[in-house]
Amino acid sequence: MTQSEENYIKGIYHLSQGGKMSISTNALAGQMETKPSSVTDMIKRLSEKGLVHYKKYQGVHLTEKGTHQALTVIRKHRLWEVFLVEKLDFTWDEVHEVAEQLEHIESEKLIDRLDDLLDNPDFDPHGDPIPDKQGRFKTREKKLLSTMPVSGHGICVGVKDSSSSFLKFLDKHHIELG
Amino acid sequence: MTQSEENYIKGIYHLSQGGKMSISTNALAGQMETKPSSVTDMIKRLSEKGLVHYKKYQGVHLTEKGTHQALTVIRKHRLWEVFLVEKLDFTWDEVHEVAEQLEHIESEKLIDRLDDLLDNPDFDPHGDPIPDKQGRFKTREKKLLSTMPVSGHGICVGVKDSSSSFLKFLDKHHIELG
DNA sequence: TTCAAAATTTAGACAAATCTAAAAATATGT
DNA sequence: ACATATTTTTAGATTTGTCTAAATTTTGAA
Repeated sequence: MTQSEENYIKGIYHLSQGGKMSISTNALAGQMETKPSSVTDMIKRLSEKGLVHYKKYQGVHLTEKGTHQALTVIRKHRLWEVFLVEKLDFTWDEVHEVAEQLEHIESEKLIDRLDDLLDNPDFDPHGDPIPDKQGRFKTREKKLLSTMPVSGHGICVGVKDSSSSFLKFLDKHHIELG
Repeated sequence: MTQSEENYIKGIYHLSQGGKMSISTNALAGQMETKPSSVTDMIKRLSEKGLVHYKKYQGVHLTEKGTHQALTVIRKHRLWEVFLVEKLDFTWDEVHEVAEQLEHIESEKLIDRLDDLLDNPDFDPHGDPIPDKQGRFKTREKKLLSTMPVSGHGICVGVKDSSSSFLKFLDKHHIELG
């Protein structure tokens, strides 16, 4: 898989998390910050490689193989994020961009060893679950802060928006994981 | 710089270490494991970017800017090699391939922090010097083992051939750095 | 010194990933 | 139901990096 293909697979996976069966060309173009025509081209390539199911005008969804690939890339991305925060003292708003690059490094041994070095973490610095080698990951009961009752109690376990600006906003108000 | 451009710059730098002023198209094609015509194309691009001096049929050599870029990539490559050996328990014959990928990650902060994490090493797992941020590096007096007198004394400080097969051969005969 | 061999460059083609503009298919509102 | 708006696809172009084959330049040997 090329880096671009990996990025598309990941994009489709993320859009599918909303429970969507089929992802539209336009939605994917939005996610990938590219043009719908480019998406159509790429989808055809992915379809030929058996990573997605695609019928013209009907949208796209990942095959089992594609889902597995997506989870592998996400595993790598999130492990690198943990590494950057735990070992190199990056802050949680700095890690995404670098992890976007590191996630494409090809070496199973590298990732397995990194996983061990970090003591096999279950969640990344934004509270998102890290899939294991088989693609399994822990889920947690989560409620949006906006749906919590006034004077209610809870523990911050993740952020929905992991943009640098929002994370800095949280820092300013001393909100952090845990 | 693209990854391919970085690889060419690095290739030119390595060939220049033999004391060569001007690197021939064929020599570079050999180093890069590509065709001379591809080299000519790439050299033109690098020349337009001010990374190399080039006159048709006259060979190529790095500009000051090009040399600096080469040293940056080499610094990254060798720091990652140290990381792989020291933190992830890779053996010295396993690191090259992965470091070839990691050297292209773009993040100055990442490299500086990695340098600190590794206690600012001066040499990589093959005994090659690691340039600092300014491109400076330590040199050491070295003699080829083949030029040493029988019963002479010395300390192994590096290998000339860092192919996996040769490094494994050294392991078998219990020859290692230091 | 001359001419063939070797090295280098050019020309033209291709694949990946993208774009714009135009065409085709689908969806929607009254 | 049907005309229009939206979505999606196609066609053709561009960039990067590569290739083969042909042309050109340099080198070196008789």
